[in-house]
Order: sequence, then C-alpha cells, then structure tokens
Amino acid sequence: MASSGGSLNPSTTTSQYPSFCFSTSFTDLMSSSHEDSNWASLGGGNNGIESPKQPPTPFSPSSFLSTPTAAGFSSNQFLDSPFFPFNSNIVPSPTTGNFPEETKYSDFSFLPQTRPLSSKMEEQVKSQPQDWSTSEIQKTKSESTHQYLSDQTRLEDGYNWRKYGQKQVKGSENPRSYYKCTYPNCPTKKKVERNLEGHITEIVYKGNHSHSKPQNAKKSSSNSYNDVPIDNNHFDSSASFGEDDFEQASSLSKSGDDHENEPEAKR
DNA sequence: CGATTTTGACCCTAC
DNA sequence: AGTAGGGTCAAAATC
Repeated sequence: MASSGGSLNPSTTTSQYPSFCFSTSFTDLMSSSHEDSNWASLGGGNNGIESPKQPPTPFSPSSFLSTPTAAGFSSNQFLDSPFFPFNSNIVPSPTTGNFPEETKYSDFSFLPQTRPLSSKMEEQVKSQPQDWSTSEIQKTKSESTHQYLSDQTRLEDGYNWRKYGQKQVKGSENPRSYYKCTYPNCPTKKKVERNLEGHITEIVYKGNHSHSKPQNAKKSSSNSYNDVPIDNNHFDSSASFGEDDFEQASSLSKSGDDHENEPEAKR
C-alpha cells in the first residue's frame, strides 16, 4: 500500500480519462513531459473546471464578492478573471503582475497583504517547481483579513472535501493541509495553506471534478452561488470531456498564454 | 455507526 | 549516493 506512494495510483486509475489541463501552461505541459503527466493524468483526467456545472467554484465567488475591497485589489481584476481561472487571460496578480508563475498557470491567486507577495511567490517558484505549476489548475490565495471569512466559503466551494494530510512546509511557517474530493473516483485535490492565525493564505486545486457539484454538499449547503448560472459552456461539458473541449480549452489557455504569459512565462 | 480529522510514518522526487 | 522536502497513506481519535 504505502509502497505505491500514492501519486501513482491515481494516475493509473484516471489514466483512462483524456488528459486535459486548464493551466495556461499547456505549452509547458506539452514540453514538460512526464512530470506533469503525473498530475495531468491524475487531475487532468477530469481536468475541466472545478465545477463543470458550477462556475463559481473553488475560489468561492461569494468570498470575493463578500470582500470587494477586502483585498485591496481592484475588483476590476476580478471582473477580468475572477471566476474563470481557466481563463487564460487571467490578469496577473495586481501586485505581482509580473510573476510568470502566476499568470502562466492561469491560476489566480490572492495573497494576504500581511506577507510580501513577491516573497511568497518566490517561495512557490522555488519550492514548487514544475510539477505543481503545470498541474495546478487553480491557485487561489486569499487576501486581506477578510479572508478569514472567506475561508469557510472558499473551502466550501460546493464540493465535499476530506482532509487527508497536513504538513508544515519549509518555505513558510504556514501549515499546509491536503484535501481530497470525497466523491467516488474524483481525483480532485486541493492544498490549503493557512497562516499562523488560521487564515487561508493559499489554495491550490489539482485536477478537476469528474462530477458535477453535489446538490447538497455538506459543507456548502449555504452556498448561494451553488446555482449561479454562470456561463461555463466550454467547460460545462466537462462531464463528457472530449477532444473538442480539450482543444478548445487548450487553445484557449494557449492563446492566452501566448498572449500575455508567454514572454514572461518563458523565463 | 459512519464519515471526517488528526497525526506520524513512509514514499517519491529533486537537488 | 545521500539528504531534504513535499505529498500521501493509514491507524487512531473525534465528530
């Protein structure tokens, strides 16, 4: 059991799914080879969006909405790429617009102002090389003190998560928790990092749900966005991801990548 | 009673 | 080849 390590198992189970990754770093994926494939197959299998049907997803919009100015980062940024992490055009972090990693993966993140974004990012870049960057579908970092309130909502993204581990990462003093989607066969996982105060400083999603959001998620029963009819069309079909979707998504992310992230991401 | 969380150990990968 | 660090497993505890 333990011998398998874990990361390999899922890959074999999900390998049957079409590898699909929303990360704008698709190009990277292509060139990155097996490293990502590990996760790509794992999460990529269902890699669609966090919520095939529910756009709001992981970075609970409500949390953002609830914290309009909270982060101090312009809602504009959100308007551009708020609920669509897979949107290649995701705006670079307000403060860190020049972070390749950030934009590159189309994951948008929020960092608490309490800690220097740059340093944080650096840490990520350093401690989390390619396998994560390429595989991570969405990266969310909460920002400002309001994140505390958002914590719940963010975790309650409409899916049921089960914590399967916790670690104290070297780069930061923040403990990192590992969650798995409780839905059978759903390879989706997420890492949640909290600061000393218990506030979420970062959330990283891996893989995509191979199922639609549970109607009555235990934890997210109160999520109003649960039924937010956001246009998620391209990904909506995630339930039956085919090449079309794949290409669409890939091209999407690709174009976006090429457009804004390429130059910077290159380095 | 079942599901989830906690926690230490183990495994894998990168350096 | 060894070490460090991250990620996952799994038994026990808790809810």
